Order: sequence, then structure tokens, then C-alpha cells
Amino acid sequence: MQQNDCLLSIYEILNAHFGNLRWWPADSPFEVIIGAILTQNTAWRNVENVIIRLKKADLLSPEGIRKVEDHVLANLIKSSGYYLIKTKRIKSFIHFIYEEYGGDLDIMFAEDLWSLREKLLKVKGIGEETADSILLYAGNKPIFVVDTYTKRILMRHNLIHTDATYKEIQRLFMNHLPHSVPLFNQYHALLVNTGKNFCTVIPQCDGCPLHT
DNA sequence: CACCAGGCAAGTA
DNA sequence: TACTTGCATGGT
Repeated sequence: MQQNDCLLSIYEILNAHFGNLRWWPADSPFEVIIGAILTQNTAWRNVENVIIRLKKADLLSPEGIRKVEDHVLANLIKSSGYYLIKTKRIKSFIHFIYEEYGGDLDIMFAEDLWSLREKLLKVKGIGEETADSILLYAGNKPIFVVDTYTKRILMRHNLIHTDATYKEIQRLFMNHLPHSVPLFNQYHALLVNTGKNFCTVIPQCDGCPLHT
């Protein structure tokens, strides 16, 4: 089976099973970005309450975060874990957008996809997955997000080797699928959802411990 | 009680 | 370059 057929088959199976997952759950691009940083190696359920808390404090805007003091922000996001380092990461991103774009996300997202990606990666606290999540889910850019579930699922299906890099995995998807924002959006969401649930929805991996 | 969760950067050799 | 460690709370 060709890799592109395989990737499309997996998508069709998962999509039929789970339906439209409607990612990313957020009211604004800025909320997506804050959520992307807060959910790093953290269960999403621990992030949800923090998002609500930030919204009530009227802090889900570049200006709001820019003005709030570190210890206040740290206290608000505490229950999402890694709260001291995440405070620094959020603040370093805010510093970046004010320095480069006057705090205007529309100006940031007007920039070329791959050059913006390079700039995001230079911000301390934004790695490849967070950068791509921001680009896809906040900026509606056609880029594929790779996470630990993605790698694990592809490894179980012998579509990649164990030491495949982030870039290689991303290229596998982007070389064999149409560069469609809705497709990339839903596909990554389906892979994460699969990792959180069970492997039996994929016939080829019948019985394999996909979620371990 | 142990283990995991929608990573990342800094330190070491 | 390749490998290890710290970061931290909350649910199962």
C-alpha cells in the first residue's frame, strides 16, 4: 500500500469513527496560542479551567497579559502545572509580538508561513509542535502538527522508524496529503483523540497497544 | 501508590 | 551531536 493511500485510509477510518472534532476549542486566535503553551506535556482538562480563569480576569488579550505581573499570572495558571516556566514562556511570546508586530496578531499571521515559523522557534518556550499548533489552529495556515501520539501511531503501523525526526514525520504527511487547512486540522485532532482512547478503530493495528 | 498528560530548554560529555 | 534532567499540577 502506498503511503499516501495509507495516510488517507487512516484518516477516513478515524474520521468516520469520531466525526468532526471541531478543533481548536477557543474563542480567539490568542486563546489558542495561550492554550498551546499551557498544554505542553499537560492534560488538556488541566488547561480548561485556567483558560476560564484568565477569561474572567479579562487577561486573554496581548495587552492584558502584557500588563499583568508575573506572580499574578503564575498564580492564575498554577493548576495547569509547570506554572513558573509557563509564565516565562507566555511572557516571552508577548514580548515577541510587541517587539515584532506591535502586539497585533493579524500582522504576525500576514507573514509568510515558513519565515514566521522560524521566528516562532526562536522564542524561548516555543518548540516545533507549539509553533505548528499556533500556525495551524490560530493562524489557519496549512501546516501539519506532529505530537507524541502521531509518532507512536505511525511507528505501530511501520510507516516510520523509531528515530524519525519531527521534520521527517511532518514531511510524510505534507508530501502525501493535499495542503488543506481543514484536513490538517481534523487529522491531528483525530490522532490525539485516538491516542487518548483506543487503537481498535484502526484495523491494521488490530490488538496492538497503540495507547501505551 | 505509581503513572501519565496535545513539550521544551538547559546541562553534560 | 546525542543523551539526560528539571519543570508541577491533577486525574486515573
